[in-house]
Amino acid sequence: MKIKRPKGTRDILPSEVYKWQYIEDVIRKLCTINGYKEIRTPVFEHTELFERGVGETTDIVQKEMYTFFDKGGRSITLKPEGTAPVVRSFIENNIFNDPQPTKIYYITPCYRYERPQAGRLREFHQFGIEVFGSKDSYVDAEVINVGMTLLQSLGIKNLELRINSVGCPICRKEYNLKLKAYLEHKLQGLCKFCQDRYNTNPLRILDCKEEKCKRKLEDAPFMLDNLCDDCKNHFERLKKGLDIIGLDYIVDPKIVRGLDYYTKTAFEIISNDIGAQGTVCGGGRYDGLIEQCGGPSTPGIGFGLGLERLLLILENQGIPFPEEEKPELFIAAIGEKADDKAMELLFELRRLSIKADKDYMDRSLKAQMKYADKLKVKSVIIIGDEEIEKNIIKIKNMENGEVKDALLNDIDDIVNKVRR
RNA sequence: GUGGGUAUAGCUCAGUUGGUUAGAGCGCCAGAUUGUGGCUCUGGAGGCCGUCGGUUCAACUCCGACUAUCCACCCCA
Repeated sequence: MKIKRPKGTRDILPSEVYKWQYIEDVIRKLCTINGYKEIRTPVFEHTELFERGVGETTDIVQKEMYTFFDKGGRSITLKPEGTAPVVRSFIENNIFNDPQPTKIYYITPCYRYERPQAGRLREFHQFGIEVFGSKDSYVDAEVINVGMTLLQSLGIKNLELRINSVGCPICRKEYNLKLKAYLEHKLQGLCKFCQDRYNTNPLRILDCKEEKCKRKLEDAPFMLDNLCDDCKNHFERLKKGLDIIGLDYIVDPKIVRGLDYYTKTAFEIISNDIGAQGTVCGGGRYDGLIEQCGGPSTPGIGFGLGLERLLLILENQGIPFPEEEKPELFIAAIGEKADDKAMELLFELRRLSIKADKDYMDRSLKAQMKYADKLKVKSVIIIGDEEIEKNIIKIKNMENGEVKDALLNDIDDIVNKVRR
């Protein structure tokens, strides 16, 4: 039996890796401009981190984690999301003692045990940013802008930014009671999932796509209309911040995030060009998370952005990638003596940072030329017995077919003619 | 975890109502007179037709199971 890749994983092949490198490059530059530094945390953590950080009641923790015991009997989990590990590191390394706020980004693989489908894998890659230490909602606006700017600067169209506030523990508690009271006598008409949600997480009922649930909820109270003064002011200032930046947004009172730690701001960036999983970027504020993970009481906000989904949109919208870097030179040799010379010249040129290659397949000159053509090199150097006798080489310009001679030992002249 | 679709060369796919040596395009390799790519032409390599079982004189073709994959639900990046 041939060994195949595990379900829900993908190889990023040499022929397509330039796309990833391009996107990563854009991300790094964007983060630097916005004042974010990269952090790299382990791919696995103690299971407890996610249980406490992400929340025991979430789907992620309940059924989607890759958890195992290592040889020392420790319960280990492959990271299912990026925020909790960054929070752990922030606390563990006392980064809260540095000047605040702390602005961090990461690009990391994540692991969730789910049935794969369009835009959903078991191993996927997330770009995320986090800001710790400031409760100013202008920071929320900045964070949202980083996500939007990334997508827009790559040329993506038809994006929808939806924002909401999920309140704080104080006003949410009151609101939950209010919502449950509203739903109490409509419970029978809801789908069976929502009947469960009524007890576990009533907020999520608002998010249900079931028609009958939507109808029942037409005049349900929204969290957004029941915020405490603090949360309300925070949300108003967020909108002002977005207006100043010039970002269009839709206030969507039904946005609910699946992770327990969110407070106040919740947002999603949605595209219709992915398939059923429209969210390419999702995040929000989590003012209680750091304390909950054992750190000092510190506000925070961040997002996760799915890179596979990003690639999907790019492809589905037909957005071209910058061209891949090509080798510039191929050295074709005829015969053994010439091959030695080619080897010598190849490495001499590489030392001068010329992207060059030669034949290692014992091909005929014609086949070497064909191969060079496929590599899309700009020039081919040809060395044979005739050339060695005269101490020269031939340099062929692959774009116009012109052939020039150069002295074999005049490396400067060779470089000039190769580079043109 | 639930539901549906698909499974034939490296890739994208044909394959007639079950019937003899299973095809195409692309890709790969080699040639088209003597040391030169792209275009064209010719030839070649490469498939236990996903796996196992069943029906049949006969299965790539029909049936079943399994596996893989895709899509959708739940949920999320």
